[in-house]
Amino acid sequence: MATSARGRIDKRQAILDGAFAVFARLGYTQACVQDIADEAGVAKPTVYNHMTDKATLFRHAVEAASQAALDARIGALAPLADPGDDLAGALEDVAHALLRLHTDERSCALKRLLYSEITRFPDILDVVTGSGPHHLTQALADRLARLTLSGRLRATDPDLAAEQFLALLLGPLEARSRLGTRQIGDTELRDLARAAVCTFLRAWARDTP
Amino acid sequence: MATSARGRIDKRQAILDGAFAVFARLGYTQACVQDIADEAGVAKPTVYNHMTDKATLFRHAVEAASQAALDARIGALAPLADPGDDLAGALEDVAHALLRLHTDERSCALKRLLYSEITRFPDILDVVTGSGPHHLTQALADRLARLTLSGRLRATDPDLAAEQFLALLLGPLEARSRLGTRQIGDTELRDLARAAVCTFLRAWARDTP
DNA sequence: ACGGCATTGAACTCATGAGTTCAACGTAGT
DNA sequence: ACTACGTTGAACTCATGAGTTCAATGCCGT
Repeated sequence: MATSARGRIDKRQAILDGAFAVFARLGYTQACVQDIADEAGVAKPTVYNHMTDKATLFRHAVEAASQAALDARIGALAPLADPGDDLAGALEDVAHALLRLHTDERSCALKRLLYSEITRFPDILDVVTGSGPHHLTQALADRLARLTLSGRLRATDPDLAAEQFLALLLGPLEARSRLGTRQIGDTELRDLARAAVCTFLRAWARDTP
Repeated sequence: MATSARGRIDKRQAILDGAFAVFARLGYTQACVQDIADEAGVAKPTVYNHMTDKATLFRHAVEAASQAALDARIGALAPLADPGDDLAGALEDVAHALLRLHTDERSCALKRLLYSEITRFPDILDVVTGSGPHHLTQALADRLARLTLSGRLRATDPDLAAEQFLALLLGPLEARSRLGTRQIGDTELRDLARAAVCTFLRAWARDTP
């Protein structure tokens, strides 16, 4: 029974993975369940054996993908816990990591899916638990608050600081990546990270007394 | 014949308007040509009399809508031509105007359409002539270059300044408007404009000698 | 009054895809 | 060996929507 249950679980996971891959490639309406079944290496009735609907299949696939993306992004903030004496360097590394995470294939596809199906699935943003920058902003604000307390940043609202840091960092991506269509080279990402951190620190570093 | 041609033109315009309205409401695949014909107050064969395809209908509708949006946004930069002695005030007014233009119903719907159909119509960004922030960035960079020459801003790359100004201003919109789903109150927009301009000037105002 | 042209509504063809059914199959537990 | 259950492929139903056809109806210039 262990292997049988394991077998079921594996199929379920394969279905979710295949579903996200196909949805990401074709969008919700264009993707047909048969494609998803093929991608998952499974028969169509098996898909309906695990998920009642194409709609719930979509929900679960998107939920899993965005949870993974959010975890990775929050994980990338780790270096800010103990930035050493090179604050600018630590910020740049984090910024660069965030840029890479925001420009990879899956993230871009996920963003496209969210934008295009947000009207058909108005609740999908809740399912994603505010995985749009929201929870990331909170996590970053926590880190920046520590930096404020230790006198490295100006003593004003860390929530605003986090929001503006992410805006400076991610805002330019939309135009540069052509809405996520074009991949951006790593050196260009480095430059973007440097420019964002430079401007951020110019505005938010502790005033020299 | 003048009125007859006028009549045709009116129908064509009505079709384009109706098409954008329905596409904005339902998305490309969900929108059916009969809906568009009804919205435009026209029969279905009339639609095909003006546009060969549902696809070209979509292209033309989106092109018209985004050209209008771009014109309005560039027009909103006008106060920067002669900002008087209150630079922060002028920037704030422009920022507020841009925020209103970026959060209205049509703009949000347009952005959703671009994101969702960019894979089906990869050329649509060219049709839109880079109407994603790109041309707006250029126009703003021109204004900021003038301000740099007159000594109001730091003497560094005005293109970067424009990109970061727009990032600071528009970046927070994504999370706050829930991908364009929720309307943002005018006082919140004022606050966003003020915060963006404040941080921008802190980083980009001419260094006090 | 007449002829040309766009428009109209209704009915039609055709393709696509969601979701179901079912008989045959494989495999694990007893 | 026997049973129970998930899986499989194929065939099926049913709804939807793109694009077309056509006869009938205006409307405009001459």
